[in-house]
Amino acid sequence: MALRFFNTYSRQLEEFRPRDPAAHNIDIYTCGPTVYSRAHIGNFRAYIFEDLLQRHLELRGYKVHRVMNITDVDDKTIRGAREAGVPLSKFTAQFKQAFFEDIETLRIKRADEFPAATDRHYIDKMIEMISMLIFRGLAYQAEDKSVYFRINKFSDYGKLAHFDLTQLQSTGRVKHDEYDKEHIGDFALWKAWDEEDGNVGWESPWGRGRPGWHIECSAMATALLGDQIDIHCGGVDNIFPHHEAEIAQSEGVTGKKFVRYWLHCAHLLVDGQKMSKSLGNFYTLPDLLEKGYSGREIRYALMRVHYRAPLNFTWEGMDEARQALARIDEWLARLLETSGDKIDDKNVDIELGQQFEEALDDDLNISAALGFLFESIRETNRAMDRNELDAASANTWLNWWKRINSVLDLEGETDELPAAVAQLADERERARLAKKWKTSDELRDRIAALGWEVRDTKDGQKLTRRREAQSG
RNA sequence: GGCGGGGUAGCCAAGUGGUAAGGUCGCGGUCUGCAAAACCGCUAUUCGCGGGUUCGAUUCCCGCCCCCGCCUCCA
Repeated sequence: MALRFFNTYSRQLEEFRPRDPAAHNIDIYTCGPTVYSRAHIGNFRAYIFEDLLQRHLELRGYKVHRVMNITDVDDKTIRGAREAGVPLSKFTAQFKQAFFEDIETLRIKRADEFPAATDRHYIDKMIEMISMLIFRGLAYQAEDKSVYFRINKFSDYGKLAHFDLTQLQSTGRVKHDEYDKEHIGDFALWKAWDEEDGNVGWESPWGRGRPGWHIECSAMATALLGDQIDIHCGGVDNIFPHHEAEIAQSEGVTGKKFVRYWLHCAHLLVDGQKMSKSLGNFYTLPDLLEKGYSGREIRYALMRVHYRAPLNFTWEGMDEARQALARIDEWLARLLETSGDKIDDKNVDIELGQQFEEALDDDLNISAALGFLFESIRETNRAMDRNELDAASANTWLNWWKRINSVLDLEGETDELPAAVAQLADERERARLAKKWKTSDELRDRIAALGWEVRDTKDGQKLTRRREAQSG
């Protein structure tokens, strides 16, 4: 089956045809974080979706060039820096660093570039684009000295969000400078400096100011990826106005179709509502790590639901993720044992497990893919229970796992057995040989208290690391 | 009001014009000194509601209800 994705622009599943099918090179632009505070796990749901997308495309033989921007100047970063009494760059640096720590914890592949909005190179590019938009009559400087995009001059404006501009209603979330703008929907390309900006600002043909939010993505995307890009992703809340504005700005300058496929991720909900900073109903990665969950458990929990369906965050869901991963871990450990530890990565059966990859071809249907994985786990476990799986077959399954794990990246870390646990296990071994069951059980409890589970098998004790949540 | 997404078992969730994958939880069993893991069995006569088309609808069509989001800060 061919790769296909749901394109927000057409609101349809479309077969994926990159700009340059022969070269197998794909450009992806993804909207990154605004570094005014630590990102929450709702933000990371989107980044994990993008990670899954990139990894699956790579599995399918594409070379992906991905850019993720860092918004390090806007109202919130300026306010944060002012309140903290530190320079803007110092204020944002801490959250940039936290962001990179978090994506590493979640095993999200790093983009090839992380351009920052305040980079002089991109400020120049933004000024250049705005000048061109003014030259073409698509933008104007208003009384307040800010430069706005003239949406009535761009006939496609509203096509991505499928909005009728005459129907736009103010939600009152943002204050409008209605007296300065020609149309309430005109958005800022360049914001004139005001007192609250302090020493943040850049000189421009329109006076001192700073870029509007939308223009940074147009500038960085075209600067790094060219006038046309294959895939552009983000959360559904970016569809309007952000991505709509990006189309207007980019196409207004280049005259070429900006993006071939727009992919948007649904929200992470908590108690049935969107997780967001403004509602205060959010968790950060350190919040969950403190509760005893690992990065890969969080990765699984955020990845296991199709990206276009809303995902409700619950502690029950976290525990489900933990148990599902433990099942995978046990399976892998058993396969490794059955294969006789003789890993031969040449023994790849490409027919094996096709369903997994075909499910992902279908608009990243991760639930169906995981369903197939777990069915395979049950079948191979059953075969191993009956001693019907030979070493070569076990090896083949391991190689298959290696392949799909290049997409999932869910393999467990192997924890070193602490000396204290090993000693208790030795004691227990002796107690068991003497059939001192009570002592044996007490030692099992003590080992469990140290975070390890002990199981008795035909080949003796097996010790497995077991994390316990600190209770939700 | 406009534009989207969602409603399938206790919870999460896939799916198809032919009678419901998978995960998790719970119960029973095999195994075990007891456990654990694994496996086996049970757990939705039914897919938000009401009509229609059809031999047959959870799937297609029409109408309605509920939840969530966007409508110029937002992943």
